[in-house]
Amino acid sequence: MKRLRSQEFDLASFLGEKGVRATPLRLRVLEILMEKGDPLSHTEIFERSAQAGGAPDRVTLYRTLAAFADSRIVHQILGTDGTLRFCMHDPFRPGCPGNHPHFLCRICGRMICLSDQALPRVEIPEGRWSRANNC
Amino acid sequence: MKRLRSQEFDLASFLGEKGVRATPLRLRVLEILMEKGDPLSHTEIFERSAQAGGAPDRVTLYRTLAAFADSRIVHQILGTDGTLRFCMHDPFRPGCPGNHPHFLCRICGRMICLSDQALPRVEIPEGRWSRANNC
DNA sequence: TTCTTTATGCAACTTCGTTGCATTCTATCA
DNA sequence: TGATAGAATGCAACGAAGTTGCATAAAGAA
Repeated sequence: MKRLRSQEFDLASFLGEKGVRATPLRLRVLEILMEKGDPLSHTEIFERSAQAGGAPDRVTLYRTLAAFADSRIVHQILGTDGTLRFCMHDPFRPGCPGNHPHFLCRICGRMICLSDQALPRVEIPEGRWSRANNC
Repeated sequence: MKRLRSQEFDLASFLGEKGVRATPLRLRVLEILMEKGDPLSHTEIFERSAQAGGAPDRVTLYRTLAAFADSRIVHQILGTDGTLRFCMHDPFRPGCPGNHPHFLCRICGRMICLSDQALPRVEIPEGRWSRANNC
C-alpha cells in the first residue's frame, strides 16, 4: 500500500466519500491500516493505536472496524488462528480485494496477502440453501 | 461415510489400532462422527452426544476431539464463523482429507465438504519464516 | 442555536476454547 | 488375583475474541 500515502490525499475526505464520518479514532485507525498493506488483527490495531495517542475503547474499535467493513473500506480475513484481520482495499494491488490466499505466520502472528496467487471460483452446491431457514 | 458402518468393523478395535483407548464417550463420539461424513462442530457433537446417553463433560469432549485429531482419526476445519468443525477421514472419498473447500450454510450452520473441487497448492512466500521466532 | 443523528465509553455478557488438579478408570504385569 | 502406572474424566476457573445495551458526547443539518 505504499502508493497510498496520507500526503497524497486527505484522509478525512476519503472517509467522507465512503459515507463514514471522520473522527480522531477513525483517522488514526485508517492511517494504521494504510501504513502497510497487510491485514491486521483487532489486537494489533489496538496496540498501534494505543501507542499513537492513547488506548482507544475496545468496543469502539470493533465498531470502527465494522463501519469500515460495511463501507467497503476494508475487508475481513479469517486467519487459521480463528481471529479476524482487517485489510485496506488496495486499488493498486491486482486481486485485492479478491479471492486470494493469505499466509499467517504461526510464530509471530503476522499475516500477508498472497494476492498474486488467485484461487479458483468454488461452485456452491445444489440444494435447498435459501434465505429462509429451510436448509 | 456411508460405507463405514459400525456393523462392518469394531469401533473399539478401530480406536485401538489408532492408539486411542476406547471409552464409552469416545465410542459415542466416533459413532456420531461416522454417521454422516460432514464436519460437525463441538456444539453439534455435544448435543447429539447428550441425546445419546447423557450430556458429556464439555472439556472432556474437547479433549476427546483433540485426541482424535492427534491420532489422525479426524481433521479440523475452521469455518467462516470462526469455529472448528471435526470431520472423519473417509478413505472412500477421494480428496478427504485433502485440500478442498467447504461450504458453511450461514442460516443453519451446517457444513459440507466439497471434496470434488480441489484447491491449488499455495506457494509459501520466501523470507525468514522459520521455526525460530525471527520472522 | 436547536434538534437529530451518529460516535463513544463503560459495564456486562456470550461463545469458544484452554489449563490445572483431583479423582476414577483401565490395561498390564507380577 | 491384586497392585500399580498411565490415561481419561469431571469440575472449577480462566482467557481471548467479540457482542449488546445504554447513557453520554460530539457533529451535522435546519
